[in-house]
Formats: sequence, structure tokens, C-alpha cells
Amino acid sequence: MLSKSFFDRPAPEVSRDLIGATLLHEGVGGAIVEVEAYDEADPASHSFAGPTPRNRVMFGPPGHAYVYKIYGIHYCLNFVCRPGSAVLIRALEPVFGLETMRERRGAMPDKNLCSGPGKLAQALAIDLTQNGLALDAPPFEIGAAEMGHDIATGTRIGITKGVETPWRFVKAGSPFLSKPLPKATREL
DNA sequence: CACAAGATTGCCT
DNA sequence: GGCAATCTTGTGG
Repeated sequence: MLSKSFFDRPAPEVSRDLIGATLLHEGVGGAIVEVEAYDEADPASHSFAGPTPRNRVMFGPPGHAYVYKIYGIHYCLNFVCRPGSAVLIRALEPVFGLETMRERRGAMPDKNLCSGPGKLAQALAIDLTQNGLALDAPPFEIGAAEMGHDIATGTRIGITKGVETPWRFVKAGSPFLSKPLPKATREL
């Protein structure tokens, strides 16, 4: 179980350590295989322009969930790190509550149940209800990653500013990513 | 397989 | 009024 101090570090560092960690919401979830880091000095970040009603949780204490609605339709789940920074959870390898996830997502290959931030939120039933909740207590349960897998980094997806910042972290070669990594810029 | 477009809401300019 | 850390469906090759 990850404690709040785990998140009291720079977002890229937390991102790296989250690959392979287990994320459950009400017992449904799996292994994190893709995340992105954002911080206050980053023009792509919601926190770049300072606190607003939507992003205020990003400026609160580490170890809480920041959930926002995007494109009016989907939800995205983040883990707040140091104030103004967070990690966007982009993809999971679905492991627990597979039947529940299939019902929520509709007919599709299991590898696409959680292969993107909006899909993941739908599969785990994440919405604004969870915004601001602590990550070290129910309904969340987050388990530390096992060591030994390869981590690759690349540029982030879906943004128009800060496009060169290599703060996308993935489990190398995972079939559960939102998109394959174009080119591994670095292996850790 | 690749690409294009629509859905739909809140926030900022 | 425009755009956003996205997904699905439809078209064409």
C-alpha cells in the first residue's frame, strides 16, 4: 500500500515508480502500464496558470486524486504529487474485476478495456465523485510495483504545448498501452 | 490500416 | 467564443 509520502516527490520520479504498481477502485483495476507527469512549470499542465476551481486539488497535499472532465464527455484520473504537480494515469493492464470492466466498457478486446485515460476511468467507474479523495484509503487501493520490468519514456500525448518534454512513462512492450511508444528515448 | 469528424461541458480570453 | 491531458464510429485504401 503506497503512503502519502510516496507522492511527496517530483512528478516524473513518482511516475517512474508507478509503472507496475497496482491500482484498484472498489476492487476493480490492475497494473499501471502508462502514465504522464505534469508540473507547475510545464505549459501543458492544468496547474501552469495557477489555481482555478477545476484544478484546485492539484495545489493541495500530495497523495490525493485529481479528477477532471475532458472534452465534455470523458474523465481523467491523476495522482497529486507536490503542490502543482500530478501524474495522469493513462493505461492499465486489467486484472481484477474483469467482468465488471467488460460490462462498463461494452464489447471489445480485453486489451482495450483500460488503454487510455478516458477508457480507464470508465472501466473503474471514476468520475468527479472521486475528485480530492485520499489515495491511501478506500475506495482506492494502490500497491507498490514489483521491481524488474523495463520502463521506457517518450513525449506526451494529446497536448499542444510542452510537446518535447519526455514525461510519458510506459512499461516497455506492454500490449495494454494507449498507443505504442514511437521510439524509446531512454530505458531505465 | 490510416485518417477525419462529432460528441458535449467547463473554463479561460 | 474557442479550445481541451479523448473515444468512437465511419470512410477510404
